[in-house]
Amino acid sequence: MGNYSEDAKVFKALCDPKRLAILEQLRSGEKCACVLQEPMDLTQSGLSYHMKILCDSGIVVSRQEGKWTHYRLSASGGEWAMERLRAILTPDTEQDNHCPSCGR
Amino acid sequence: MGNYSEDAKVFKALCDPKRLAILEQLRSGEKCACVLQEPMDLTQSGLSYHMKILCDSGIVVSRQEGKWTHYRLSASGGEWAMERLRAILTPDTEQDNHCPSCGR
DNA sequence: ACCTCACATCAAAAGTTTTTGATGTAATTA
DNA sequence: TAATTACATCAAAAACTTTTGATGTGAGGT
Repeated sequence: MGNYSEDAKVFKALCDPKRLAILEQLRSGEKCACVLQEPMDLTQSGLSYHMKILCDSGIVVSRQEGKWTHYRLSASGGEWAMERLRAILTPDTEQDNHCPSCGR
Repeated sequence: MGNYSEDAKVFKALCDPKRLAILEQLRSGEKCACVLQEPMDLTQSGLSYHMKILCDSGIVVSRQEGKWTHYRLSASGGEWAMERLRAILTPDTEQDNHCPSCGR
């Protein structure tokens, strides 16, 4: 059995309703931390905590501009997450209940 | 902002390494609880706990046969999870930093 | 009818994540 | 240079998840 902790890290980033609401905000483009925080029921340090989890998972990237931090969705991070999900949930037809000699 | 708790439920099912290892076992076809438990570091009630989370999320379905419970990946549950992930991680180009009149 | 097997459920304990409020830091602004 | 702004980090508390061991349930077997 493989290294599921790396996959678990990506899905962990996705399994909190507040982080999903942050991702929803980022779908419409790059936002700085203060803009992301405003509509949410989160303190400043609470937002920072969630942004770190999103960035560590690879699905969000950040960019500094002066004293602002801007966050945006990572296209490659998203593609990787989708590929991992597909791999995990797709049956492995190679060995799926078939007789090894006749294939039925 | 929408109902992220339903989406969070699916990703919560995916964010535990033991549940990912269970899903890996199910990729090769339907298995009963005792078969799933054997290669894993899990008690009987521990496996039962995780199977309930996987079934509640919709990505696994169960089938009773006498005293055995058989589990398998749900094709429709998996497709729904992939579609939700795609929706969450795909930028919304409709309102993505473009001028509403000229589109640039 | 009684026993066993396969699993579900429960409650308490252990472990983990999230929130909170305080403090730290680096980049502006006055 | 001092104050302020925009965040990150930290430690403790609160909330949640997972594990554990005991008990419950329903299907077979004897």
